[in-house]
Amino acid sequence: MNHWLMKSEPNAFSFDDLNNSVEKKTHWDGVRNYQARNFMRDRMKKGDLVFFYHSNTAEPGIVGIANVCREAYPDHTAFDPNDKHYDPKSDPKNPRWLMVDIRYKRKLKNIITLSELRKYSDTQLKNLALLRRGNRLSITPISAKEWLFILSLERSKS
DNA sequence: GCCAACGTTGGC
DNA sequence: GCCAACGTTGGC
Repeated sequence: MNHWLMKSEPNAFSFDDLNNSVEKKTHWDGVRNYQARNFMRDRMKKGDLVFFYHSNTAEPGIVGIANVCREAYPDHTAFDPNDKHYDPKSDPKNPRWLMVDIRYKRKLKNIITLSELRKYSDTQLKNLALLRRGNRLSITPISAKEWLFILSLERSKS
């Protein structure tokens, strides 16, 4: 099983929005980056665990846990000229963009902020993709060790 | 294939 | 709102 971190701007779609969604799940549409798409296409499996990260907000950080409940399939918003993420180069017969479905699992007891994660950027989290300079990928892999370490921060907040 | 211009991301 | 970092586009 793989682990992931997925970013969302809470103004657009927050973890609470996921919790309030029908069946507590959503399709992760709008990814228009090849590296992120390839992660979904090649490596994201049903049951994979996901840290849900709030970006572009006053206190960026990990707020909850979700899991992948449907593996990659065509992102239909790429075919819709009225959609913000419309891409005329995505042919419905050979879709360029894909999405997965994720389902709400649980909210963390406290947000694990970006600044808290940064405290370990030279030690336990030195390979965390999220912390790499200039990282903008909306979907990044997390190793099993990193996952467990980050989870251990949930209760140890001083 | 190079690279300047441009648009987007996202922390601050 | 600012701006650094990055991916994409398109002229050549």
